[in-house]
Amino acid sequence: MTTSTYQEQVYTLVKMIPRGEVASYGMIASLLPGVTARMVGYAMAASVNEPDLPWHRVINSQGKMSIPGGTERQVAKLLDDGVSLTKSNRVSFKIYRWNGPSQDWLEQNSVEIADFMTIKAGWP
DNA sequence: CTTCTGACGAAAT
DNA sequence: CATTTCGCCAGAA
Repeated sequence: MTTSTYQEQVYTLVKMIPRGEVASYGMIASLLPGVTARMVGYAMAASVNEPDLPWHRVINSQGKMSIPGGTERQVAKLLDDGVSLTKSNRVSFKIYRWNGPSQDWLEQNSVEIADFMTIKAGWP
């Protein structure tokens, strides 16, 4: 749908990230035309009112966390999800990277499989 | 109305 | 590895 704000679309995708997996701001943005990674960050910053939103599963492309005021809470939540960190306190996308949204989401958003594969190929 | 300021990212330097 | 540039939203002052 195109009637919802980009923030709602961001939340919809983030809620699809399963326990034990992580996505980057850029990954979410690449699935939403017109939305940049920075905008995804803005959306997350304003997500305090969004219930059931696994915000901790969204990290930057370097596998690090960008939360101001400390990353302790996020790290704890990730560990609880079963996601372990690297020596340098980073999350390995190679191991925990999200595989993308559901088939339903792709169809509802008119995203062809071929295009999705291309987008996915550019992910960390 | 204008200005400032962030949960980003890729490329260039 | 550290900086800089640019893309260009939303809320506060």
